[in-house]
Amino acid sequence: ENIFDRSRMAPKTPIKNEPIDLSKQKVCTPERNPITPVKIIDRPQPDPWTPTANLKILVSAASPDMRDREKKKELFRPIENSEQSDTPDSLQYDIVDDSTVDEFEKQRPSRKQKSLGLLCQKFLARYPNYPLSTEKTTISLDEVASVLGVERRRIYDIVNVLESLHLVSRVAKNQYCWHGRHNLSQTLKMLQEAGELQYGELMTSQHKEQDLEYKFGEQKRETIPDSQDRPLLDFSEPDCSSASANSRKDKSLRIMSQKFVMLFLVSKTKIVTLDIAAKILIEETQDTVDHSKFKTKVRRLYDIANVLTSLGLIKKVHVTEERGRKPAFKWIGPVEFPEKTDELRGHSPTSDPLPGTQRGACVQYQTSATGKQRFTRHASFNSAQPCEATRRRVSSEPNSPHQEKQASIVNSDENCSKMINLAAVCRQKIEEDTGNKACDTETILNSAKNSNITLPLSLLPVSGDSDFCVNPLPQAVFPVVQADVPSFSLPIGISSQASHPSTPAASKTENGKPTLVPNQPFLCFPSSSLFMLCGGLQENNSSELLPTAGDLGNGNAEAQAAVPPTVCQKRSSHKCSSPSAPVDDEEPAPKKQTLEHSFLPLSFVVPKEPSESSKAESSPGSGCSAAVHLEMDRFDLTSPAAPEAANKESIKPLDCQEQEKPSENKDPDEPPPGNEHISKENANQPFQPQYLYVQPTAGLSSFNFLFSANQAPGAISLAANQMPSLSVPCVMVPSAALASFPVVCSPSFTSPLSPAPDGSFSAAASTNFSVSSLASTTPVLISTTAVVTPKVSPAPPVDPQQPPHPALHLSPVLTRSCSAVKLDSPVCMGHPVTLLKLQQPSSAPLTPKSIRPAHHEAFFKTPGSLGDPVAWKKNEGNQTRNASSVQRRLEISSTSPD
DNA sequence: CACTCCCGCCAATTA
DNA sequence: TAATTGGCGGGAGTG
Repeated sequence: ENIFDRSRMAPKTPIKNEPIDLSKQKVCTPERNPITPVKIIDRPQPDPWTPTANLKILVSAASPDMRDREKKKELFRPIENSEQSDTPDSLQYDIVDDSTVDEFEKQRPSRKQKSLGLLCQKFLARYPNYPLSTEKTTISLDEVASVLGVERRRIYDIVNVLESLHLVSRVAKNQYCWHGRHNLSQTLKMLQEAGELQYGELMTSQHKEQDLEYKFGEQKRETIPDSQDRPLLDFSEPDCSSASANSRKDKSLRIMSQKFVMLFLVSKTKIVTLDIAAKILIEETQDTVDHSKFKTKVRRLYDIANVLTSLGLIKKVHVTEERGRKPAFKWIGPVEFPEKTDELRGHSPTSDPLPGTQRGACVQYQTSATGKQRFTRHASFNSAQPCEATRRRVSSEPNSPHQEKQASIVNSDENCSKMINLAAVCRQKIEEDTGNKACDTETILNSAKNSNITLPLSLLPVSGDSDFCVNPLPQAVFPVVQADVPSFSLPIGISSQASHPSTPAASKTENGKPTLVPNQPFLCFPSSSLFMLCGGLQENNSSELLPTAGDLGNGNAEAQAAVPPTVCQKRSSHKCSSPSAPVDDEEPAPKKQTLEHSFLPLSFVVPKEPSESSKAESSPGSGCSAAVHLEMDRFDLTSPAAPEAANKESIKPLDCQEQEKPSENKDPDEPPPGNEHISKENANQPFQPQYLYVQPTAGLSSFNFLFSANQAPGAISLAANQMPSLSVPCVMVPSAALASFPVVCSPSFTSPLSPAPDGSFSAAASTNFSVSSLASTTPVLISTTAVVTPKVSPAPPVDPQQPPHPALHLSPVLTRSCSAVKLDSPVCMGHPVTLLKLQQPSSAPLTPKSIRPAHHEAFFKTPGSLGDPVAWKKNEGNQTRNASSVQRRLEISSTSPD
């Protein structure tokens, strides 16, 4: 990532390798020449010999293979050169690290060194992410190929994918124009819209969604068959629109790339397994899909995925399903697209700092619907046929040998059929498994379930989270665990913290889960608004708190597992089943506590009313957390660019908080940044939950945030201090209300959540809350809208890390959080707060600060996001979504309680 | 052995 | 017709 940044930042372009340059120059210069210049020439010249080159040569001599092709040699050289000379950068660096390659080995470039992903990074390093509008950067394929030392064919692979995202455009033969990421958000937005149309519809209505999912699931399962049906669609090839043709182009890597991206954008979980993607993308649809075809598709997807990974839009993860692990990719790019991506850089106020963005996010959904065609040529997606098409594909694939895929899908199906069932299943699993994985997976599932509805795509289980974490990237850090537990939204962050096993996990875990909770964590909100607490990290810290809570919290790491499990297990079923978490409601206290413990993470408190405020969303308290996340997301969106976020994340894997911080937002309040780390570090320590407290006044009219930094406390202090343990990282208070509200955070709450919380947490918290402000419901948590589902999404961790993009939609976040919350405590259920609303509505002005929140959100989101996302999408699909989802949740919540 | 995915043949397109 | 694009899938590298 660093590298990327660098490259971006840096000089615009090229430059790069000296040696290369030389050679290039020739080529390069041609900028205009449309024609290709000469590959030949280039090749021949291998001039730039570097020391390494010599080695290589020797090596090559040694190996016949090498010898054979001069080309290769040449290629290599360049590469090497580039590596060495150039930027050794990170890219290589990274690579190197990974492989550890090294020097020696250079000789024979390992396969990794020749990977498309690496190649793509090198390619991207040559151009500025955000080139000045004025200058047009032309790309000569030949030049690039020679510089990078690869065959042109490979460059096509990269360029085609980049072209699908409009990062480049073809101007002439051998000539491409580099646009950079300026339009990336727009492109993604369009894709999202298109994706919703095609795939999304499914989601649109819940029912539909379910159905769709259902279908998907079936399809997947079946695999097979025929495909029969298929009526659907074809959208697959939009372009084709013309369809006609189709010829080759239809199958084009470009289209596949766009569709692949769409799947991510539509997916609630933001995770797409290769097999599912392959099935869906098999345009043909026809069933046929032979196995071979499937394999081919997968190969292509790997190619695309490598490029997207280099762009920082997705990352490799593994989804654990019943069957086992499946390779999958998680979207880490921006989820929402404000109008412009640029935001990152600077939005002008106009854009609305936060609100706007956030809002934008929210809005997006709506918008999405509208747009479509943007894609232009390549993009042409068929809008039509969305659902069906998807299904077909799925079905079509049928053959699918890979049942696994199906399996995952299956889950989804189930979900579709009934989330509840799924939930139940999950729970069961969870319980059974209790084990970590299980938990994770389940969680994921749950989330998925929840989300399921939304998209089939989302199918992927979260479980992978851990895997996610795995990612080399920073993300890995936290997320991992947490992710799993989406439910815990908070946890996520926490979990990450937790992850530190070292931490007192024990303490957290079991101990006193409750303890902490009780004490601290509270938030009082005045009316309306919601608060979010994120705590993540701290859990560890919380340990203190924890004792009660601590257990949980700390445990996080383990916790995460634990948590989920706990939560999941216990509640999971409950939760899972309905997003609403009614279950929780049922047993409020105890369960909650328990759950909470498990959770750990964050809790949100929402005022009772909030929902109202929130409006539709509000409904379910569950949403609270989710809501928060959402907000966060929004913020994220606003400010950060995905990439950035990513970076940040990477950098700090920390928790959400950290992430948040990075984000701009952090309002002043955020002081904590450091804290965050600390918190983590401290895990044990009491903590500091990072909080941000945003004063209402501050501008965020709508929100108040507390961030981990303990500091927040001030405001919050009440609780916070007490809460010490709380991990709550953040509290967000949306709505205007906030202003009015005092927020109280209890640090603990996270912890509380998790563990035992209930009592402690929930109880305490809830109580507090309830008492304090919320009385109404108890519920501590509020979820915003969607939250509903949220429940669980495990993903969280990831998100956090990646805050940037992760952003899922609010929904996801919310959901998660919500879910988490809900899960945790019944309390949550209580009100659904809608974060979103808060923000939006009240918000008057969001300030930049809000942005931060976003980060926070991200955190939260992550966890929850998975599940939610779907919901969101759905929602999005229709504006209704808000309402609907919200409503649902509300209903659920209400019901559930019932 | 499964997962990745490099490599490059060769067909479709384009100039 | 030659060159450019790019689908495709064998099979090798990696773990």
